[in-house]
Amino acid sequence: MSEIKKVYEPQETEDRIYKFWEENNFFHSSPNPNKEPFVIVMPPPNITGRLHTGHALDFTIQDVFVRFNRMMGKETLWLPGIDHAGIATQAVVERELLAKGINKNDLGRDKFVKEVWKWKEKYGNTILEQLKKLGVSADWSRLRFTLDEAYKESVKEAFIKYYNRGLLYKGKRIINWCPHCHTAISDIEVEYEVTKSKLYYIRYPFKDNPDKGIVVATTRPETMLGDTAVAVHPDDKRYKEVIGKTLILPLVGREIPIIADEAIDIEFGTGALKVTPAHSVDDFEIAKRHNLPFISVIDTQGRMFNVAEKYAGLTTMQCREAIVKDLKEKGYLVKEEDYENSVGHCQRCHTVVEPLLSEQWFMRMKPLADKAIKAVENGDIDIKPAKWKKVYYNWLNNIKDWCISRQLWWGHQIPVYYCKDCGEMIVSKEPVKKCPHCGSTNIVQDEDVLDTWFSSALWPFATMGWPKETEELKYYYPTTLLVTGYDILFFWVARMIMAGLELTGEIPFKTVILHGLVRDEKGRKMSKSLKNIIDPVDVIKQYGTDALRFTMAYLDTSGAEGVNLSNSTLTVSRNFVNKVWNVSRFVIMNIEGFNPFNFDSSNIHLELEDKWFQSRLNKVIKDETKLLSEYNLGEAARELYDFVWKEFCDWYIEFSKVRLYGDDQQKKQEMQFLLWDALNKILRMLHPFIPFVTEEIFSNIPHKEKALIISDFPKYEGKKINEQEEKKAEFIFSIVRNIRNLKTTFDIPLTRPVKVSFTSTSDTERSIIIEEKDKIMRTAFLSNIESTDKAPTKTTIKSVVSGTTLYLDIAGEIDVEKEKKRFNKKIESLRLEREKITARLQNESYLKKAPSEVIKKDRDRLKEIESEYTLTLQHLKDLGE
RNA sequence: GGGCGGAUAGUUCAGCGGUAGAACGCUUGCUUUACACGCAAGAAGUCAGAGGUUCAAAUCCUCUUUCGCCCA
Repeated sequence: MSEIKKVYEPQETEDRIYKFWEENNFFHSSPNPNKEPFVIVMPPPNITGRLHTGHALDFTIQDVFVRFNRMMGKETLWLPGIDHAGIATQAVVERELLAKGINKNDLGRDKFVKEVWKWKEKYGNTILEQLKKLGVSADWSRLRFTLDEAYKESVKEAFIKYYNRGLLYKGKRIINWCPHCHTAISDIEVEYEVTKSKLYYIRYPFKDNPDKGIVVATTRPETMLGDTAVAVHPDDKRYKEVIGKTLILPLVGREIPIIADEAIDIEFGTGALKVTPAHSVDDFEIAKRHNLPFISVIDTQGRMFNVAEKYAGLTTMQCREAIVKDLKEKGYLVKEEDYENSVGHCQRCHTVVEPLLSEQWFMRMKPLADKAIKAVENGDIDIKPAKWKKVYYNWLNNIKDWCISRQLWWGHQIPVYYCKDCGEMIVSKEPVKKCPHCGSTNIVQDEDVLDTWFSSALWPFATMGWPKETEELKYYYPTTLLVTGYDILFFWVARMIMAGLELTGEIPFKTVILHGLVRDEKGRKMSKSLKNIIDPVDVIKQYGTDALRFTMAYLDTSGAEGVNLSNSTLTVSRNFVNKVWNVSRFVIMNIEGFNPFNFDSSNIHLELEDKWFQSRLNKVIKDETKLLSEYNLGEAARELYDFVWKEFCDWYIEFSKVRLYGDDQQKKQEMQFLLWDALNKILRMLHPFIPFVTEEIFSNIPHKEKALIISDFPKYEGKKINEQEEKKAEFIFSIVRNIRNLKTTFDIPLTRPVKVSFTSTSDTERSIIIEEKDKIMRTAFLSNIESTDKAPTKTTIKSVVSGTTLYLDIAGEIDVEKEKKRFNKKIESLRLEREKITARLQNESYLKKAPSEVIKKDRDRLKEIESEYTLTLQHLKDLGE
């Protein structure tokens, strides 16, 4: 097997292994009533998407749990899919067509949509191919798309069900309008940013006394063209007398009333608010209460209309300048001052959002939200980390109706039809040809499409065929786990819960894991301007997929807001993968020709390190099973890393060399079996994290299963736990470490063989050392280690471990002062520790209240300290004080 | 303004009631026939500050300082 390379080369392995898994259908699942299902529906990436580090984190987490549960014998389905991503996709195709000189509007709706489908066929699978590079073991045969024919049916069904239950309505409301995307967007698609602006104080004169008036303060003077009132607080003493009076709107000349409303903030500006009902949510509410007229002055392009000619057609910003200039000239502008306020931007294109009065479809959220809150409160759904529950409650408790219609062509067209003759509105799953009211055939479908999130809210069940009662829906639904970023808790998670409860009557998933964002090594968000973006495709090329995955898992913590990815952390993982590769290479080389399946392992003679290792191994198996079952990914990865490197490689493998390279053939074979068995179990535990390298190694060691991916996760064997043997082994490790330390301290090269003799106050310690002589000699590089009754006086340096004193035989003279210093240092630290423990053990309430195992631990440690202390003190005296 | 979270070794972070941990970096020494993507030894911390609860506090509670994020 010498052809196995010294350094693991992922790029030669990964594609081949992935193909092997895929061709053998290992990812496939079908309903199996004899098994417990484990189900994840994949958060569908956008068809316009390219793999970024956020995906790498999200899909790594999912894949680890999927692989773990598959190996735990669950019927594991990971259902993959992609999202049509309305605005994003339409924008991409629009731009592409425009580059070719084609305008979307010239093309017309049908042809444009066909172009988008063409684009989708060409580029829509890019991200799916990238996911395969990540090792994603999803059931690709069940790939879904949010615009599949069946999915369209589900969306229509949902719309009609909601409508019939009174949860949908069409109405004229102030909505957030993106002048760039040219569509309405929902409240949560608006991102607020603190912006430096100006606060303008404008005097609105009284009709009956034009020299006097009321001063209003506004950041948006251009909207005054649509003002229909000025409002003050009824308790505001300054304005008590003028309520009910009429003002003349400057520059416009319109008569507007002064009204009183409780909603006015007395502290803001002058306490008098100009009311623009068609361009502000708050003003809209005030206007409704006071029956004010609604005058729209900004159109869907973000330009002024329905205003005096000199302003018509200007953008809002141009108009603002013009208005301010005119107000100044006419003496209405009292003052302007610098001001900071929050300005809403479109989440997708970052254009400033314009609040407009517009007729849209809305969904009533309150009744749905109440149920969704309960589902988490009563524990039906668990959200991890738990802190997100509070955020979830907070949002749902203050929820507002959801604007679901979008002025786009790409998406689910709203299943509502209008009779152009009698105005009848028909909500229907099937296309309507004839008006049921007047019989006219002059029927048009609602032109708008639904918010993409409306359709993705149905994802956990629509992908399984809902509303049809499919076998899949019955077996796999509700799903087990959902893994996604906290940034779409409101957009997606909460809405899935609401949709699931309302439409299927069941929770869509039992557990939600919300992970953070991937950040750079300093914890900063990755952004183009900081030039700190890491491309996972590059990472895979440079470090290998397993290294990327392990990094994501290793750095995942429940408390933090994300994962800090850097070359340094990736290198650590790459080195770990290589360590696994090399220790496996060692085992493979040393079990060549050995067949564990023909070997009778029932009467195997276990030595101390075997018992220690198996005890540790089984503890780790137990921990891993628990941690992964509880979705504690980071802790699971960290424990495996430490165990494999520090215990398996550094100690067990080193000790195994005594038997492997020894003359005793029986012992050698036993060691071969034990190593094969250990590696086998370790590979299984590692596989969910680093699937490629482990599968590759697995194929190179004797095995019965067809592949590691479908093998069983190791089973915990409680009878292998042995605390005493662990302690004994730890004692040997201490002896070895002590001798190595002595060598380093006295400038003796580690590998130079020296002779060690020892005395011990403990018979147990003495016999352990004698028994484990060969291993100590090999790992501490000794020519001999033997028990003695009398301490040698010359040419030796001493060290104390527990009740044992080691004498290292060196040729030259001993530096007595150096020795004294060393012993004094040791005595000092022992004394400090002894004082601490003694104080505790003298405290009565400690003895009364602390658990017995804690007290026992203290007593054991104290005994050890006493012994080391006495011996060290004696040695110090021997040096002549 | 409301809410959530962080402050632990030089750096990035684990730990979240029972003796302060890892990685990187640093110091010293190593071709020990698995691995220099390695091995061995080591230095390095009033666990932000102040109170409190407890036999026992990085860990729980309160306040302060400070840095993030979300919502309005």
